[in-house]
Amino acid sequence: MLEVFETIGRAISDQTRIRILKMLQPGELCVCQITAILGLAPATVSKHLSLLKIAGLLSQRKRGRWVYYRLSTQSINDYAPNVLSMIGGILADDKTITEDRHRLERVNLMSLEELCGKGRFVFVGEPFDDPRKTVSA
Amino acid sequence: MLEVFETIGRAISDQTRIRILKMLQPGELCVCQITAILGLAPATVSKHLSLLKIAGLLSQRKRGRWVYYRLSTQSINDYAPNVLSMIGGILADDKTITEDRHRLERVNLMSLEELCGKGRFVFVGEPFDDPRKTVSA
DNA sequence: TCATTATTTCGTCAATAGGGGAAATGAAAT
DNA sequence: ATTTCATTTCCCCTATTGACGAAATAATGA
Repeated sequence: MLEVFETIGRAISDQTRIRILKMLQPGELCVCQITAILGLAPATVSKHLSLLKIAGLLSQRKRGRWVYYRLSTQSINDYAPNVLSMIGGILADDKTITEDRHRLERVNLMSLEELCGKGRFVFVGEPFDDPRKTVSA
Repeated sequence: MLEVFETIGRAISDQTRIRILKMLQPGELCVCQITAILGLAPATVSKHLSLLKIAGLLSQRKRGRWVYYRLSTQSINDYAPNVLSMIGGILADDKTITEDRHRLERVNLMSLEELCGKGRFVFVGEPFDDPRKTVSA
């Protein structure tokens, strides 16, 4: 039990993973959408998602070529619901979280084909400037 | 804000620190009492306590030669109370936590002079057997 | 069947964290 | 003032973590 709660503590002990939990609040997203919002390598994002899933905070759904993650409703452990509801009620006015929300809005306007296809999409300029643009690698 | 919450996540992402939070639920303890219950080196315990204090989960009180730590009532940040109340309500029947509580009962029967004085006190045998006995180093 | 492609796994690297011993600190008592 | 001693700080060691590129998976589409 202590180990289980420690796993949850580990899961929320990283800014990137908290950002993921917050951006999934409105609803599920596929990995490439989350990757675009975070501006990190797919491998890195996948690892974070895996940790959150192991902690019982996220659940997974495969649809076509894409894998969707969402906040887990019925969790595999007793602590996850408490943690999720707590996180759900905070950080709404944090700078990074609001920026993520704006990027999420833009992501939602794009089809998965144009977002995930032909190279990795990253928001050019604010707030992280990445050498990769919208063009393919 | 995100950094602050990350700090709290970090603080509760370690079994030892969760044990400390749980053993402080009944009331304050001095460092040597906590050290005796955990069976770890004073330097290690001090570092854990420092992290918990920085996270706003613990507060400090110096009395004589001893330093007492307690769960912080009015915290320096908004998230600590939520986290503390959550942790307060869980893990009561965890094996390690109940063992700690039994050791706490024994610690409470001893004066600080006999507990902290003459070498480091460690509970011999169950559940961790440490080469050091009650005798001095 | 074979090519495409979103995601995951693997291997590697630098940075961080937990553990403890030894020395420093600071407060009380002689 | 000096000694005592609980606690903290400093350093070192090992283990873990976060990040990435490259290779492996898996599932669709031609």
